[in-house]
Amino acid sequence: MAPMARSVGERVVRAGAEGSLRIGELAERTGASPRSLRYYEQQGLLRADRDTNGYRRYGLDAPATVGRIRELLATGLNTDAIRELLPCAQGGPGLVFCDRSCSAVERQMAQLDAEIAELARRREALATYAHVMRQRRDEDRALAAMALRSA
Amino acid sequence: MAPMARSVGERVVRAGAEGSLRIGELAERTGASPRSLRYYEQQGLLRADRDTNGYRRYGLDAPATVGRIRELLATGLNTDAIRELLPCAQGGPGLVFCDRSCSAVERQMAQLDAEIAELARRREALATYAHVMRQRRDEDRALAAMALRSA
DNA sequence: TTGACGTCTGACACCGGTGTCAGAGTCAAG
DNA sequence: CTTGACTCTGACACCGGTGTCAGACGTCAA
Repeated sequence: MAPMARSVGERVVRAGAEGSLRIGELAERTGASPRSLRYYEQQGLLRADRDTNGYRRYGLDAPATVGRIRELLATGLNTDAIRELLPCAQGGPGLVFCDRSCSAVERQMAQLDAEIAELARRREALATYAHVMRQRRDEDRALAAMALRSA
Repeated sequence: MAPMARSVGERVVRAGAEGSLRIGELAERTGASPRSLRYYEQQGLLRADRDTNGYRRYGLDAPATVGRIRELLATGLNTDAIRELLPCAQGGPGLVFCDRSCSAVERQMAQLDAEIAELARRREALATYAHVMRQRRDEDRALAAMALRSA
């Protein structure tokens, strides 16, 4: 096997430890692919201990954490933002973190508002185009009908 | 110079022909970079003849065409969609094209509506998170204040 | 022992318009 | 002839979560 990178703070546990999950089991419970779980770990969103054989070993709280990660991803937050606010969303280490997390969420909401406004602007611009083009189409239809009648 | 790919239907004109533009001039007039103009051509949105030396030579209608391309890009349409509806937007070859173009624009508007709805959904999901997290933050603040008073 | 399956790491692809670079050709001005 | 400004083509990078593959190792049952 290729040498395995080790993260700071992870523990190496007995293989087959009770009350813990391997990556396939966690994937099955959460609906996330193993690929995604490894990615979340790489991004610092999800902690995993290691078996003596190098396999990832997840605690029983992992499914809930993965659920939160995926909820937040589904809101359009990227992994940087999620890393910032996950400690508070988990019931984290108190005031400072929650303060920063609230700010992060509010920034993201403001950005979503801006994106919605931008899409609305695009929609209106497109509606103007549609109007012109429908007119042209209908003129062409009228011309075709006239040509048909005179023939 | 590297060998130059030739598109179908382009003409090779005298270098320095009057009433035409080289890529730098067109870029300056339209605000598009030369890189973008070459890309539009590659995507089949913009026609360019060639000088005997291989330089692109644009007709005097090119600035208007580039303007339309950039307007449509700014609405979020991709080059595939623009290729489909540009003939009609230019005052093109009649009924069939305009019919297809109208359909393309309406599809894009429907897709924009769907995207707006999706962003709104994300915003609401995020607002729920924000509510929970603000509560947690305020609880922490209250706890901190109590601890301060009792100390 | 062998085969099937799970897991490991690392790497590439995707989307799509644009920036940027490399290496080379063109051409007018000095 | 030299210099500098343009132009040519082709290629890589960007973003960011996910799919997928390759090559190797672990584990367990037949």
